[in-house]
Amino acid sequence: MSTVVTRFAPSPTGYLHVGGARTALFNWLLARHTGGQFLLRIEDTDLARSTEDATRQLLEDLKWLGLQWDNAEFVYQSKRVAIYNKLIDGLLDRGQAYEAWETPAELDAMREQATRAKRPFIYRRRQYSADDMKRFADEGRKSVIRFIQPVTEHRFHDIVLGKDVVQPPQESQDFVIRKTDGMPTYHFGVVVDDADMGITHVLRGQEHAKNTFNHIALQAALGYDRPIYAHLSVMLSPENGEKLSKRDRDGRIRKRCQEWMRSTKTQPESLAGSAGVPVERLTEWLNTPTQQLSLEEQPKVMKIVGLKEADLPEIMVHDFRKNGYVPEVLNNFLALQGWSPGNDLEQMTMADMVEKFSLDRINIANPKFNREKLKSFSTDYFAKAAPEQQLVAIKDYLAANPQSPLNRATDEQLADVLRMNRGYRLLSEVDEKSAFLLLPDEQLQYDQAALDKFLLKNDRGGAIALAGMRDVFVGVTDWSITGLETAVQDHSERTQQGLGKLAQPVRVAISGGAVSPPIFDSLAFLGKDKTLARIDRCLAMASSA
RNA sequence: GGCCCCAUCGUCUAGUGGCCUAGGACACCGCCCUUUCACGGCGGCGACAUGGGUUCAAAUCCCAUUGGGGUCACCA
Repeated sequence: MSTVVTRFAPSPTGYLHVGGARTALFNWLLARHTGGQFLLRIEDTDLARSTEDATRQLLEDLKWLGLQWDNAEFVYQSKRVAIYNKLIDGLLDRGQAYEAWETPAELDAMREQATRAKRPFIYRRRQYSADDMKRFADEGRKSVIRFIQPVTEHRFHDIVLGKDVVQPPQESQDFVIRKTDGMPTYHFGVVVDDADMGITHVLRGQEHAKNTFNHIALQAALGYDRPIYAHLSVMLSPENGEKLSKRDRDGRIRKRCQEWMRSTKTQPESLAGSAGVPVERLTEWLNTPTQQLSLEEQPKVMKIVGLKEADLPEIMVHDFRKNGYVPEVLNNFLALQGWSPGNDLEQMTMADMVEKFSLDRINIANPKFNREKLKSFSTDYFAKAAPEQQLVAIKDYLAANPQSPLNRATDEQLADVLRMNRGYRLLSEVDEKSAFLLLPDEQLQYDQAALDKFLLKNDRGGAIALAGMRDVFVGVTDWSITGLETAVQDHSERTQQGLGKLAQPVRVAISGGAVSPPIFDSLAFLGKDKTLARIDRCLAMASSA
């Protein structure tokens, strides 16, 4: 058998979607497993939506995942228009394609009519009278080119399904291959480029299954070989059981808003007011699941209802990076969405996956994307990762999160932070828990609930304990984890106070909240001066409260 | 709605006619560990969608029903 050549062919309209990432991964895995080639092609024939920025982001995401492509000069469809046109001229000459003149509005009307008559809309060649043609010319209409799909049965073998998929003759339809703007449609570009690039295996989502009938008809007309087709399952959202989509994030915000308004008995008007979004806009959005908040509106609303970026379901590869996942983990998890190596094996390195990958172990049922399990893979990964590996990971995380105070840390400090956080699940968790260590004292924010609970409650019992701890700290000469531990243990035994009662007020004083890495590690990291300064500031706040 | 695809614990899955009183992982529930949040340890709950066939034998094969998903663009 000749060499396997696979490809990933995204359209550059934004960051890489996890669904796309999985498709890319499967293609990459197949190529690597067989010692074949994995090629990249940019499908930028939609001039209105494709941007250079998006292409850049896409490539960055792909590189981050480690899915290196083998064609140094990857293909841009927009640069191949002349090639497509020449082939389209050939089809025209041979009577396998023709010009069609309907406007989008006319087509819509035809579709609507078909729907009303409860029959499927099938476009077949129509005759235009001389009058029609004159009118089109007067109106300055532009034509599209449609391909004549032979009215016969179309059939292809799907290697994942393990069977033939058939389209009956009556469903044949003359589809557009060149748009009015002169660009080829997806169908045409794919077929020509796959052939030119020598693609042997097409692994793509099941949403493309029906397109395949168009593609094989075109291949026949153009005299191309047919690649092997494998249609992958569709990854479903746990939110609504439908195709994983960017919209899920918006849906989560809407759901949270509704809960929030119910529990706080807030009216949409006042939510709109505090968020700074027009009332009509907000209410309309609340009542219309198909509507989405803009990127500017989202954070405003989220802030009011207490949602963080990290609380939103990750959809784009970039989201996973920002939230502190490592590419190996994402890849591992994605591979298991629709594929299994068997033998109860789950956690694998990239090399393991390359070795085990095979088409006949691909599953066809649609999996729901289970983030909890992904998170647990992440936990296991970090637990086993060497310190140097973790350091590399957190630096990558910080590059994607420039606002994190941890960016001020030296490598040694980062290593220390990682060490004291052992058992963490995501890098974002390390960030959240440890940011206070790198924050200037005056930028530290105190959480009111934590102050109430651990300092003020029970006649300021916590504040009193904290004052006692301050005295202990003043006397500590060996400001190390063990030195601090010894001193505090002593104090605890002498004063008959449990460590819990002593540690929590200190934690609040130095971190601003009730959660931090282990207390002695944190204190040792901060140093004596900062510790005392923060305790003093906290004590002052407590006494004035 | 037409067409296409699918169907094992809540979720991801192992299982390819007898090894299955169905295995693993995540989640969940107990208990333990513990200065917070986590991590960890031990134990537990939990599935072959339903109905018909085929067969000595069915989670595994066939059919129907039900349920889910996809798709019906000058977007890819």
